[in-house]
Amino acid sequence: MNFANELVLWYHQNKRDLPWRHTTDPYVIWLSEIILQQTRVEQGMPYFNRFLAAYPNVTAFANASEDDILKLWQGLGYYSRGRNMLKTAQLVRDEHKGVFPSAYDELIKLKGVGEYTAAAISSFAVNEARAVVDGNVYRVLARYFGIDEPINSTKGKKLFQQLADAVLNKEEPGLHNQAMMEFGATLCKPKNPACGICPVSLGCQAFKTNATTQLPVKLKTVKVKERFFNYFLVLNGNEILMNKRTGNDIWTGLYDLPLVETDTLLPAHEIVTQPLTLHYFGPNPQVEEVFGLQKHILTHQRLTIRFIKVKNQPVYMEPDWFYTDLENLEKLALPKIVFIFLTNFFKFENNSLFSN
DNA sequence: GTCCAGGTTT
DNA sequence: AAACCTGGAC
Repeated sequence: MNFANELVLWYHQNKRDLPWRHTTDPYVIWLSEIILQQTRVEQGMPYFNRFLAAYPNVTAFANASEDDILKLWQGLGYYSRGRNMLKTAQLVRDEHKGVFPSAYDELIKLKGVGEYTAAAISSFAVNEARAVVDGNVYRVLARYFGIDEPINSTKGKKLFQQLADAVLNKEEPGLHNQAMMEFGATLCKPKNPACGICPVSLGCQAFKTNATTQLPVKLKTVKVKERFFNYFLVLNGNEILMNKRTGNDIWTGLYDLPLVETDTLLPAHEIVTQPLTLHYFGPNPQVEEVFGLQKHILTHQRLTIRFIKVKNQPVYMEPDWFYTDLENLEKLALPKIVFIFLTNFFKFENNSLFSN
């Protein structure tokens, strides 16, 4: 019995019962796979259920607005996934008569569907013989075959894809792919792998040479840029001044507050004298309250954020600024940190709209 | 607090 | 090759 078939046997005994494992509908599989990209099952599950309930088929999804999609996506991160899903759903509605593709060569053309996702959907939906290579598969293969080529190098990616193709069970590719990933996710884990109960430990190079903690090898990179965000909280009656984020920056398509960004950490009283602040609020911004500094970490950026409540209304409005009442604010997709701040602020103000 | 995990796009 | 987000482990 080879390595891959052992894992399929293991999978039959040990698989988790997950909702997207009960379907061969490529739309439902696509929904689950995009949500699960870069996301843990426990975090993605409630989003999957909400999306499926709201949009039971791809045409329903395609008929939603970007604001609707991003609002449901709020808190899940990597918001381009949601924006790309809408484009893909619209394309399926308009160019594929609402029939979601299930062939790898069609799937790979869709926005937000890369090699992994195309292989996953095509193998799960119609048993097309395509090997998935996700983070779990990299780890399982690197350990079992004792490969120390970095998994995030161009060479390493090719090597691992070839190896995954070579060990693929072409009779049952869907089952094989599920088994490889489930095994990596629950037994051959990044930390504290359960080698003691592993069905293939005797053939595992990393186990034999005590190298499980060293594999897989990943080139580390990531220089982190520091940014300093000063958000202005401006209320007018029962309305709040918001900004819609556009362009190529973080959180595109989401909503935040009027912003003055600086290159260095400045004390709040100096923010108020920044040229941009004066441009927005006139010569005498009336600061009512300064909220404490908060850190927010993204992949390549470390944000230091403070919120400043001002009494006067702006004398200049950016084109993407608008006032909205609290009822409508609830419908807007906000970055996590802005959502938490506003929720707490209005809860403190005893506004029932934000009291959950 | 710090570190790490996880696919696609440009 | 670099950018994109959040949450869990320690």
